[in-house]
Amino acid sequence: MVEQIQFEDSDSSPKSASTTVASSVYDRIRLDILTGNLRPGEKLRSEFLRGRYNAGISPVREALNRLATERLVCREDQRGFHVAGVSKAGLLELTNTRCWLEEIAMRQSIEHGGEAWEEQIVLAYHRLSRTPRSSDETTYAFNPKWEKLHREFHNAVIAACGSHWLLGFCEQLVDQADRYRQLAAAVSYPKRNERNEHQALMEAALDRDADRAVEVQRAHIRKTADIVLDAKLSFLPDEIDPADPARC
Amino acid sequence: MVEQIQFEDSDSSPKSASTTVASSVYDRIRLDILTGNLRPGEKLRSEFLRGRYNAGISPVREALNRLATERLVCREDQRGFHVAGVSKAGLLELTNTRCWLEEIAMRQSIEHGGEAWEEQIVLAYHRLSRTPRSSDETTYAFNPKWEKLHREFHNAVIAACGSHWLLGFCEQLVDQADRYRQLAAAVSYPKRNERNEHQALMEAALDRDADRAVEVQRAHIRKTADIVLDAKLSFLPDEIDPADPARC
DNA sequence: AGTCAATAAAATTTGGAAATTATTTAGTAA
DNA sequence: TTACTAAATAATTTCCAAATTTTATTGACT
Repeated sequence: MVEQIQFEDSDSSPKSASTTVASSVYDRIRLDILTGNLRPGEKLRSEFLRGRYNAGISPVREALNRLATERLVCREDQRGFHVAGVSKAGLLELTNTRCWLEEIAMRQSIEHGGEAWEEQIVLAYHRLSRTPRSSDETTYAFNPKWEKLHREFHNAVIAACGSHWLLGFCEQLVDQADRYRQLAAAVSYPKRNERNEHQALMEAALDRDADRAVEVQRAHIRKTADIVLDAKLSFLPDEIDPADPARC
Repeated sequence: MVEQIQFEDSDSSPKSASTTVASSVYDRIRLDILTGNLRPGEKLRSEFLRGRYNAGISPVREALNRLATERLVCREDQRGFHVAGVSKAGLLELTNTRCWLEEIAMRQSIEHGGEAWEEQIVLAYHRLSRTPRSSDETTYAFNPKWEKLHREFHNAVIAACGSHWLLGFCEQLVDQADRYRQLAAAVSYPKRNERNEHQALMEAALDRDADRAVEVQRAHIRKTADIVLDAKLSFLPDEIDPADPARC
């Protein structure tokens, strides 16, 4: 009897497991956009992406279609795809929307969360607090592990809000905000003490003090936006030209 | 000199104009899901869709990928696509989320809307009020014109909220809610007087009475949900099985 | 120079065949 | 019967070349 091994990954990193090429390419383009590796407004030609991610045109296009629906990418029929543009006005609109939605999510979550919810917050905070913000000791370098745990922490806090829709929307907005954050981080490594902010958020949530939690959350979101604006990024326009194909 | 006609549509209806096949298929699948023509939970095989919409596999898959991101369709890697399932629990979650988001949008819109905003509401209401709810006189039949104007009216009211994000989320939720509404309408033609509700909403908005507008809006949304639940649809389960591929 | 039309080049989009994966069916042994 | 394996079938996914469309270039004319 011959044992057949269904799947063997020759790589050490489990980068794509057993999913499709389209999903793998989706993940990688998304990451490249979030880290600023693919810059805002950049044209995304099929051939370029095909080479860069070593895949056929079909999965690349499927990935782009998904990203366009999430507004990380702009699509114009017969004119292809662009990385979504950024602007100061866009950042402010995004920030306001985040404050509105996260406030609802926070209040609902604090109202309905149970013991399991509390424990997940504590756990997520613990993991996050033991992970360095940057991969590098001296200068800033994107740390995927911190990014993942950071998301998981914030998600844990609002997880009990009772709406998959709301959680999905918040996640989509976090994607967008993360992009701005990375653009600024690449220029000026923020010396901000994020751990204290996260601790304050956790404590307010566990105390079931909705007003305080909302206030901490709001300040957290706004500070992120302020850091980006203070970085005075040369490539961040006040607004995006209405005719720009990178405008969604 | 020979004049070349760039594009001539042999049809009388401008169904797809000069956009791509993928976008056309997207529109048509979306409409079929919203009207219940493609039923909740139904498997969406490429070959079936290819024949039904008379297109190649590539554009069909692109359309499905877009719809999956909007959660009108569920995708599972290597296992294809399903029309998203429906349930009573799902409807309640959807309804709550709509109430939360539309409340914010309404308050912001009433606070920031100008004259142009007011005029668009009046115009949209006028158009809507002169259009019949059903294509047919006696029984219910989907009326695309009414549906379009209905959306435009509700959208006009919250259009000045100042956030494209929020408007997009509300639209996505309206898509979902419309689907439930059509499922119920096919069974029991609601005798509801929607025109009065819309008039009350318009007046509250023009009076800049945010609290009243929010209350009218909330009642409008909840009534839609109640009608669906009261229809006692045989195919509407309490919840969707966690293992169901139609669960997103 | 500037505008316009014709042409050439480049890019997007699409259809279908080939490769991969999942599912069903049939067969075998406990 | 039930559990398990293997083969057959069906479906999804992917690659790629052909068709379409957009964009850039060239040249004629005012």
